[in-house]
Amino acid sequence: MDAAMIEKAANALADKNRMAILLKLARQENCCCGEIQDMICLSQPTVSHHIKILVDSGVLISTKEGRNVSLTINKEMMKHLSMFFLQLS
Amino acid sequence: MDAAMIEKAANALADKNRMAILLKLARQENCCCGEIQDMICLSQPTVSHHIKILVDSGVLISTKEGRNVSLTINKEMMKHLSMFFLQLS
DNA sequence: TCGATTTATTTAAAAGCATCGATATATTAG
DNA sequence: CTAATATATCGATGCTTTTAAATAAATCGA
Repeated sequence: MDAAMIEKAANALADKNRMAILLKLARQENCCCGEIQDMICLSQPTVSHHIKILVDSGVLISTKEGRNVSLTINKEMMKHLSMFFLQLS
Repeated sequence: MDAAMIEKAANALADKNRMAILLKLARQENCCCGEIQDMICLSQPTVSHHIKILVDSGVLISTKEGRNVSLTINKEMMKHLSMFFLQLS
């Protein structure tokens, strides 16, 4: 886990809406994009854009299920992030 | 430690130059702004700006020492960040 | 006091990002 | 096949961030 990956994950979480998506998935292990959109007061393309950033950064994992996309937190990434900050504390 | 504080810290680390500053302070416990500037290929005002973001977010602690400003990592913040991600893993 | 050093602030330009409407693609139901 | 549903992509717009030059403020040494 190098600093560039941490930086990219940090960037993904440096937004109130993306943080809200992460926290929703913390409460509810599996969500599809539609459920996330129902929670956030943003247009569908904007939600899709935020989800893409979270997935591309490795914070979330997406798996296509029929016409839905299922999203989960990437727990490995959470472990890496936790370790990174632990080492600085 | 609420999500807004995590988000703010994440924002502070979502930049390659600011990440480099954090990593320098991880290697060298105390730096003044000038030492950081010597390391980064940016103008003095830009470095000052990045340091301000890091301090305002709580990632770094600054203490004035004569004409210098001494910077250190805020280890309490690092612990909070570590715990936050641990709980998501 | 005066000049040098260190850091901060102001201002402005350029680059990047969030957002949405329109549209495209993919999948399922009928 | 067609219509409906779910998600992604494109293009444009306004807002924010990064950056640097100029300048200011604070502190120190001589």
